[in-house]
Amino acid sequence: MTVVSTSHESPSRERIEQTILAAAEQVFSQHGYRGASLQVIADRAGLPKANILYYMGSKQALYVRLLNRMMFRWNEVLEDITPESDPATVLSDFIRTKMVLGQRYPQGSKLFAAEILAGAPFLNDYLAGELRDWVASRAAIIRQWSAQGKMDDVDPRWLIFLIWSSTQHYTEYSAQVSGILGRDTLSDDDLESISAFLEHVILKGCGIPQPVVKARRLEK
Amino acid sequence: MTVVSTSHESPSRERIEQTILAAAEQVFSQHGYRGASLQVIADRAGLPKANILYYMGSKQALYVRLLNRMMFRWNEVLEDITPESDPATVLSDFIRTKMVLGQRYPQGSKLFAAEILAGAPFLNDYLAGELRDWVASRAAIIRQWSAQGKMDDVDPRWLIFLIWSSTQHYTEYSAQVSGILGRDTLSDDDLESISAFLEHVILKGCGIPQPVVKARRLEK
DNA sequence: GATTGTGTTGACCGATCGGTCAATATGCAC
DNA sequence: GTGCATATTGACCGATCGGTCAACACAATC
Repeated sequence: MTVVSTSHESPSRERIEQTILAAAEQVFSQHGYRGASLQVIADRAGLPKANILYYMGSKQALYVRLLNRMMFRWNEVLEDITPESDPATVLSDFIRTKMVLGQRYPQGSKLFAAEILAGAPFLNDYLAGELRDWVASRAAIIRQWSAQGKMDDVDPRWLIFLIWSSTQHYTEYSAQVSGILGRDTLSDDDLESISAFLEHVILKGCGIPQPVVKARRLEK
Repeated sequence: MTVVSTSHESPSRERIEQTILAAAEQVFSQHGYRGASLQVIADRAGLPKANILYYMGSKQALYVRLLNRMMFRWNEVLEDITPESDPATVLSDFIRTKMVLGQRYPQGSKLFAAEILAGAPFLNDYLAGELRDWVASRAAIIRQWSAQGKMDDVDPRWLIFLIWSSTQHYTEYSAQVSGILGRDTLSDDDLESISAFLEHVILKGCGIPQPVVKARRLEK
């Protein structure tokens, strides 16, 4: 019996691919799909351009691979939500997890933003399929919370969009935020302050009593 | 006495320039500065490429002109704010004006977003200068509101960012919003519903009593 | 009718785009 | 050493990039 492990990847290949992906994520996130060039990506990765094509096949394949990787990273968000859950805990976790993810994957978040700005040519199916179902199922549970009197009767879709937008702002608009605050990066104290603010305003604004635990630490 | 009106612009020239600006705004907003091409802009404007250069000088000049036009459009926002103002009225106006502007100038808003995503290479001075002062002055007034007990003691900068991000989301992420909601555009009812939601959550979240007037109409 | 200022535009420039390919190098099994 | 698969990379392809320019159209002035 012959071993068919064609997918056995040497550790060096794996390392090179990660190098390319990191460089590409940076360039695509700044200039979008059209504005990015393989030459710039290759230079940043310290490899000849032909080498990028050898490992990634094409510009489009590289781009799609980065998009998929970012979608996968967001999978952990808002997974353990049930009609019996405590809205304060769940939404607070939602807000803080989103903030942390934005800080952990700033390039990936910006890549996603650029793709949406361009009209989501590569993500249309995902948005109208998986993500739509994801939102619908969470919205249904939040509506049950409202029906149970756990919170105000707000449209759960707008609430989800509110948390998305307000948290993502600090990664995707980092250039604006930095320019206005006058620093290059947000400190841990800033992030904790922002998270606490969003938690306060959104929970209170939805008529949800604040959770008992407060001022949790943000893990980078 | 000789008339020196060199700046007299024929009506046809004005019309052509507006056509070019509209086409360029669309292309730049989708693909960013680097990703946009003069040929595509020219095709969309129905003019030969050389004609674009004749009227606009260069790609960069055209881009900067679009940015400036958009900055100017945002000038009307949050202008009549004083320590004696009613927070509910002012913030409510802020939210709704931002929503209306986003709907009125979707391409311009996306253009701005793309510029920030790219690291604000053309707007860094504006952000760290004018806009920074703008935020600082508004923040100072909001802090006075808090000191007067008109609202909770929240960080005014985070509050301003919250209103910016949550309103802009519906224009810049329109592709995502449409994909999830399953429609191509937001209806007037949607916009009123979203505005009312943001008004409710943000004002209540900041400890501000809701204004008496409710369910105002959104003017397109 | 000649002159002049304002537009218009096809042709062209060097540079860069994404992508291909052949020549070469490298590592490993036998 | 021989053979073979896997990498590596400079050179090159046609297409497109931003920008220039000269030829030309056209209306107004003298």
